[in-house]
Amino acid sequence: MIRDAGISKRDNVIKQATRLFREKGYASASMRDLAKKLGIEAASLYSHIKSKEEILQHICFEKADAFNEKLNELEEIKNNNEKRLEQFLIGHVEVLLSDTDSSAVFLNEWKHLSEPHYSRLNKMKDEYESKLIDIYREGKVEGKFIDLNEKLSVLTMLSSVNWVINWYRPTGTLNPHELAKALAHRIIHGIMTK
Amino acid sequence: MIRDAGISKRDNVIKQATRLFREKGYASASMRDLAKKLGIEAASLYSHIKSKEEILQHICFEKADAFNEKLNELEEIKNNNEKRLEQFLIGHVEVLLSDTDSSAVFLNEWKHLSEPHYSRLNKMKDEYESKLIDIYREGKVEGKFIDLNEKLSVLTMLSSVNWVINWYRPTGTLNPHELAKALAHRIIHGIMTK
DNA sequence: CCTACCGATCGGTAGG
DNA sequence: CCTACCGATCGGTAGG
Repeated sequence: MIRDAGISKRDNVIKQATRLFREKGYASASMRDLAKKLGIEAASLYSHIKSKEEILQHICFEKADAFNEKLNELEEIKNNNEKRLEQFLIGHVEVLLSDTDSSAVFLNEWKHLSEPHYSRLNKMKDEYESKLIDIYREGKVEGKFIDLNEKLSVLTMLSSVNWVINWYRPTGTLNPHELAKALAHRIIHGIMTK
Repeated sequence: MIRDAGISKRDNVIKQATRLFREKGYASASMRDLAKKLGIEAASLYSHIKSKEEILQHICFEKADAFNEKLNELEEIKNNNEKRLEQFLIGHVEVLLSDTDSSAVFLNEWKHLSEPHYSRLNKMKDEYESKLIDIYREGKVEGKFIDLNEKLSVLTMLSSVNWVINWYRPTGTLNPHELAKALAHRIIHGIMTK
């Protein structure tokens, strides 16, 4: 049985499910696959969890909560929306990198949630993105950012940073915070030397 | 029966399948769903196509070919890698926008291909990205681009532009070429006014 | 956590 | 393009 020390059986089921959902996709991952990973029979899973979708719900809402918490930790910076944007992006990347498996499932599999969970998460995502859109809009008013549709700009930025989960390895030379800073700088200032 | 004028029955099956795969994901989309969309019985699909995966293969390789063709149309520009990068990104976005349904399936569902198709497409993707990586590397040598890992830079750029398929609507004010230009400019020069 | 099993649904075939 | 159907697999339950 694959089992990490210090976490409950239920937590371990969820952890292995997260890896499996990431690898095969939620719809293609079967409860029998998951059971095999854990060295038990499929039926035995149901003493730890209520359903396959309950696992997906747990992963998605835990991650959504983590993004919101990071948001609340941001210091209020007045009249410097470049700095505010940078701080936001850095926090976002830090949450992404804290667990790339759950981040990947959150980003790619959440559409498989049933109602009312789907709509609830959709609303949470909208509210999160709105915070970033506000920053961009205020930065434009401030004369800092170029004139682009705020929503499209912000979502393009997010899709750019979200991609980091596909190549980040904890063994690399940059730690998550340094990497987050480098990514945010590149989005804001582009890639030209001058 | 939903049927566009001027295309064969097989083409129509593939077209509706593309929309369905995009909406529900390849694994979650059933052949019975597809048949219902077309107003026929599931068994009747098999007089037009050999298997569900054959449809996915068709979508993915047709799209991969389109990206490669656009690549071959690029004019050779010497000693101006900023321009070369811009041209590459513009062409890429134009192919994406030529059919956002097939682009979405290509980008998100290709991992469901079986061997040897999976490996073949993977190789095509690698070769395509290598062309872009070369441009970035040469731009660095030229002193134009800032010093970043070429592969990571390029893949972050692509994930940023790939996201355009999620919000582009043909009814908008910008045509595909204009939109592609605006996106490429933003990636290269960032969002700051000065 | 197991054995035994359920109804539903899957991709696909035979034969017309 | 249909009816009729197949074996495989799915998520999940009963009862211990």
